[in-house]
Amino acid sequence: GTHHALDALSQEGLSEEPVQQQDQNDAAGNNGGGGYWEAGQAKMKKQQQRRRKKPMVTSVETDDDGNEGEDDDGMDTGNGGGGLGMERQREHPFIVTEPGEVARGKKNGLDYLFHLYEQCREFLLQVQTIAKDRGEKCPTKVTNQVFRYAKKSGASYINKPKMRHYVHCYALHCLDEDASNALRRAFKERGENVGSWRQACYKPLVNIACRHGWDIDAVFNAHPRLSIWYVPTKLRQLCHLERNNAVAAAAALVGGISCTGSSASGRGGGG
Amino acid sequence: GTHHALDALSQEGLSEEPVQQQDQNDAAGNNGGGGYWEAGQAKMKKQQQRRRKKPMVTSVETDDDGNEGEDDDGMDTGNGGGGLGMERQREHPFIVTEPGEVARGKKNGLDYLFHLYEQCREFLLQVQTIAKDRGEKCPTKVTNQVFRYAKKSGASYINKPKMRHYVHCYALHCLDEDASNALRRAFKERGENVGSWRQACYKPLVNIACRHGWDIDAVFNAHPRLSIWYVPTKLRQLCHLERNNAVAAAAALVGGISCTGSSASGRGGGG
DNA sequence: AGAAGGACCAGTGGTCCGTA
DNA sequence: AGAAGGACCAGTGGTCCGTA
Repeated sequence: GTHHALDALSQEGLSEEPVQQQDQNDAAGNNGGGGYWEAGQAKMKKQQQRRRKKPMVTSVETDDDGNEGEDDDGMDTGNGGGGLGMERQREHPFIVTEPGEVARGKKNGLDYLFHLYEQCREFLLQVQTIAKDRGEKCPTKVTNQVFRYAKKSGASYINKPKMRHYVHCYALHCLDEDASNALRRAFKERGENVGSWRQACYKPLVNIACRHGWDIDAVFNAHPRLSIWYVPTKLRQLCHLERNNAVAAAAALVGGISCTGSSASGRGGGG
Repeated sequence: GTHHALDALSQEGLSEEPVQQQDQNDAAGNNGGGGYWEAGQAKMKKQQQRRRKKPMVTSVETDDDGNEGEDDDGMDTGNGGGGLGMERQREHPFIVTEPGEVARGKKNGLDYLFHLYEQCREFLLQVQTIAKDRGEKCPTKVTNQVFRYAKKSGASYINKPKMRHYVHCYALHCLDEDASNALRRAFKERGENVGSWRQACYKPLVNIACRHGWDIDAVFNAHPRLSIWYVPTKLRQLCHLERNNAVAAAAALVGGISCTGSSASGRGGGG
């Protein structure tokens, strides 16, 4: 297509270039610029740089340097093409990949998805350090402030809707990596899309919650890398529904509560 | 004054009446209706009931029962006079009282102030119970939701600006009751007003923070009744400033850091 | 002047839906 | 159709300032 030329140039083009934009040491983790993915596999060193996109100033705003909006043209030096008439850029969509597998074509894999969560954590840690140093209140979760900081730090490929969308998938990865890996392999083999893999991540999490007295907040909070993420509404609701089911089933059977299905015995000493 | 007649009627009048509005057992703590103050001292059993005040409907709203606004007249049965033309009611202002002392006249004492914080805690506990039961996210702090719940439960004398205003006073009361009591006695004796007593509560808290490595959040969180309150901005700022002073002084003296003034030694082993 | 609190405001958590 | 994310929205934390 004609109007995707710049897209191809800035993304596919970049994806084949050797790393040359960023200091390797710095990139690895500190500023979250995606160093991990540039360092490793060939196909991976790509698209999280450049995604400039004009700020779309809605009213008179002042940026951190005290400049007013409506400039930015001419600022886009170097690769990827200047801002004028540049197409809206997006991240490549995710596909279901096995652990360690590199997504081919204009796709991103699930290792990369999970890596974004680690990057967010690093951004949070930085925000916390700054807040403590200034004596300001210190976020314990990945908040809007952290997303803003990530963007400001150049990680424009990180955004709130995306991260919130896949939180529970990352949760499963944290809490039961084997189960997570098995699920990925199964869904890849079946040729399922990302959406159905994502849906399938809920159930094993509900089972984990069951084993912890249905307290999904406690499950999240007990894990150091997961505790910084808000429990997704839908996961919370599923746990609640399943608890009610289990309680009802237990009452009906005058038996225990299982953590593998939605009824039968196991917990509560089988009165 | 003529237009304070209803005020006097509903407040002073009520303050002398025997309890007759509320179930005693229920009032004591469960619904937060001020049972403690009605049960105890004579002058205390007063003004936290009635403060009806028409809702001042700003647009078409629907309440919990599905009714639209602009009724409420005729609902005000019993004491205090009907809603029509009723003056805006406020709580009596606080005065500095000693521990155990009852405020006289149209005043409230500091024991009553601190009791309001305990009531808020009870309302929070109820909100938490409801949230857990419903599988909704569960507040850990006294949030807007809790204030709304308190109001809905009839505790119209509890409001956010007031509670936030005196949080640090309550904090001192929790963390060092002896120091808090001494301060109250001193300020009462000197005839200071509530504002200056309130100001004076900051300093001992800053010293406590100092003894805990200037982490005022940790100090709040370590105390079960205090942990549910947000650290007030000004207290946080004072701790930060004083830490900076202490660090600067320590650097200058190549000595330790004190917790009793704003310089000199004590912490850090006096190199 | 001193104080209580309605009401406002900037920035939040949450996610929909116009976009690609 | 499947998916990424700008942008909106209801309700938050915070507290000012018109009120008594």
